[in-house]
Amino acid sequence: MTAFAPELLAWYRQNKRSLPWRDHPDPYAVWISEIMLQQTRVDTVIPYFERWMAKFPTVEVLARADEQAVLNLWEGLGYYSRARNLHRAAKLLVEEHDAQLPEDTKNLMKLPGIGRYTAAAISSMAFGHDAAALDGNIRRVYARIFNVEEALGTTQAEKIFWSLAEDYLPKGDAGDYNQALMDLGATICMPRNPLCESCPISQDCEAYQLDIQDMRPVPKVKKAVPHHVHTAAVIVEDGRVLLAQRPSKGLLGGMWEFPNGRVDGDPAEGLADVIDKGFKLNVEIMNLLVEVRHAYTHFKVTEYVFRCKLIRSSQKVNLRWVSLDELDDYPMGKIDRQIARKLSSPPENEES
DNA sequence: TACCCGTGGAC
DNA sequence: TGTCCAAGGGT
Repeated sequence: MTAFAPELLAWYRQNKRSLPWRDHPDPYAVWISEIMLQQTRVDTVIPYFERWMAKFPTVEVLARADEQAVLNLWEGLGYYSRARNLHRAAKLLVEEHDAQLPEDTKNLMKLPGIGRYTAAAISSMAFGHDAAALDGNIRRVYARIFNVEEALGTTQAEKIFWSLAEDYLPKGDAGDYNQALMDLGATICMPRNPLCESCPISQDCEAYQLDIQDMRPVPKVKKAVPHHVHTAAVIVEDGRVLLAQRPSKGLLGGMWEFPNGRVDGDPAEGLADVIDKGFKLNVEIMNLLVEVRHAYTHFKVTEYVFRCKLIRSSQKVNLRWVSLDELDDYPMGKIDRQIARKLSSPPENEES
């Protein structure tokens, strides 16, 4: 049935990447790595994984940790709901499951942050169960092997991919098989310029036989990325700076930032709009900067503009004066951390 | 279902 | 500099 599974598994056992969470029997480590790896590259994850396991080595330690400490360790990885969900799930496990991860996909998926892919990955890799996993790599590999013409993301394509994953899963080798497909996708069957000459299963690959690898998978149509300008206030007084905590859900949930508001028109003209979100500002005295937010993803500071002073704030926003040498204790997104670092370190001569 | 959610590397 | 996109999940 599985024409290519033996070749794939043989290739994997010879060529598998050496990764910190591999060849460890600890389901907790597998869980942490899988969450970190969601939409995130291996090279980016490795240092975070090492720091995490040193600081939160077990489910119990994680459950007892402070959420701000968890977010602090996650800072820079992105998709911060993953960290909040890990923390919540750890508490749930301690309270209701004797701090043990479930072995089956159904119960794994009851935990926050674990969906169909992650449940299958944990069940197969950590517990050796026959669970079919499907991620971006595996979709691409199957799309090429079987010349799937449906566009990624469509309901029909999802049906096809999950059926392929289920049908071709070799019983007893699910963990290695899933990882083999992912390693193949990451090192051989890459999105662009795949190394088909080095592929152990190119003879089974329809797209390769047709020489249309570049056309598979068929990409999904993407929406244009929204673009907003925010004006943020950097208010320093007596060696302290004013920070605001973001709401616990949504973009950068629970993290800290410099008070800011969206500016619709000219950033300079629109400074008063910082008053949005409950901030009252006197535009005469304070340090302001303009920040460009590309969608919810890429952030960039464009210029420092004004000086003004905080007059009052609403009760709805959690504000705190923080001394400059304590800024590292407050989890922030990329852009606010850049600003914070400039505050706590003396300015260099014309940095590039 | 479509949209929201970060960041950095490759090209 | 712009574009793509990477071991997805939640809503």
